[in-house]
This record gives sequence, C-alpha cells and structure tokens, in this order.
Amino acid sequence: MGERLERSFFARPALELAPALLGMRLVHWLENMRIAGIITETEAYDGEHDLACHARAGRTPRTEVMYRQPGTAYVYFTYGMHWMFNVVCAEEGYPAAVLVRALQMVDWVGPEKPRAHGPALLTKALGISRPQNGLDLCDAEGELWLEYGEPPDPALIRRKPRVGIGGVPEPWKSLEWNFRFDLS
DNA sequence: AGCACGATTAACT
DNA sequence: GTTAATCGTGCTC
Repeated sequence: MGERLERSFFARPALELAPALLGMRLVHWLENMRIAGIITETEAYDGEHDLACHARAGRTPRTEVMYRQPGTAYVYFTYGMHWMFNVVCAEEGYPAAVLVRALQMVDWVGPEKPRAHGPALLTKALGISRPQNGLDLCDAEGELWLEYGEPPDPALIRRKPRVGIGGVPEPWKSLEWNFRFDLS
C-alpha cells in the first residue's frame, strides 16, 4: 500500500529534506489499523549551532536520538502535555531533524476525521508518543514509516520563519525554515 | 534540590 | 489578543 521512503531519502541536510517531505505520507500501523496523512507543513532544525534546535545543548539524554542515523524518529514531550514528531536526517553523528507540523488525514480509525493541522494534534491523531521515540522509520517491519506521495508544485510551497521559537536570537529567529502548502 | 521555560492548544475576553 | 494547563529538561545554586 505505498512504497516506504528509504534511508537515502533522509540522508541530506534538514533544509533540503523539509520541503522534500511535503506531499509524502506519514503512516502509523497501530493495533492492526492504518492511520495516515499527507504531510503539508514541515520545519528544519539543523545542528548544535542552530540556537532554535534542541541540539544547541549538545548531546544529552533527550537529544541523543538526533545524533542517530537518518530515518530515525525523534519524538519529544513539551508544554507538560504535548508530543512532537521529527524525522532525523543528515549523516549519523550530526544532529539535525525535520519537525512535521501538519497533515491532511487520509486514513484513520473511527467515524470522525481527526484534525492534524498542528504538531501536537498530529501526534495525537496518529497515536505517536514516547514509545515511538527512536524507532527506525526505514525498518521494513516497523510500525511507523513514510511513503512516497505526490509532491506539490514548487510554486505552491510557502516559506516562513519557524513557529514558536520567539526567544532565540537572530539570525535563527527569522530564517525561513518553515515550509507548507495548501491541499485543496 | 530548585527553578524557569518550552519546536502548543483550547478556551477565554 | 490573552491565558491556563502541566511536567520533562537543562541550567544554576
């Protein structure tokens, strides 16, 4: 039911992977049911020098996952109640990741189509939380993966500064590392 | 050991 | 536009 993205797809800088993930599908196989959505918004976080990136603190118990091989899931908890899903990218040993911020749901469980237009809503809709942190998205037998989808027309991709990082200094605060497009 | 704050959201005024 | 909810993490003492 769709071809999984291979590790080579993720083995590139966050700034390249973030727009490339638009239109791809994020899939979670949960209790024999498929939950999936088309990625419509992403954000790049790149290295220890990027003061908006968690890796600015260096290698810690939380950020250790970001140093793993590309195609690893980095899932973290914030605001005392929300989970965020990221795809680790670039080369192993270099901490970079793409935050997936919004999906257009295509497969779900139950009568109501869940909302996934926000990073915390997305993880809630797909049932992603602590147990998925560190999973290999390229494991052919894995429960969580990405699939090829239809990329948007590049002219429809909008760039903006990253969301929710108001406290960080320039230039990081204003770099347009957020990518999104509107699905009709 | 204690503290400030966060890659957010929903419910207010 | 403003604010409460809620707790893990990293930093300071």
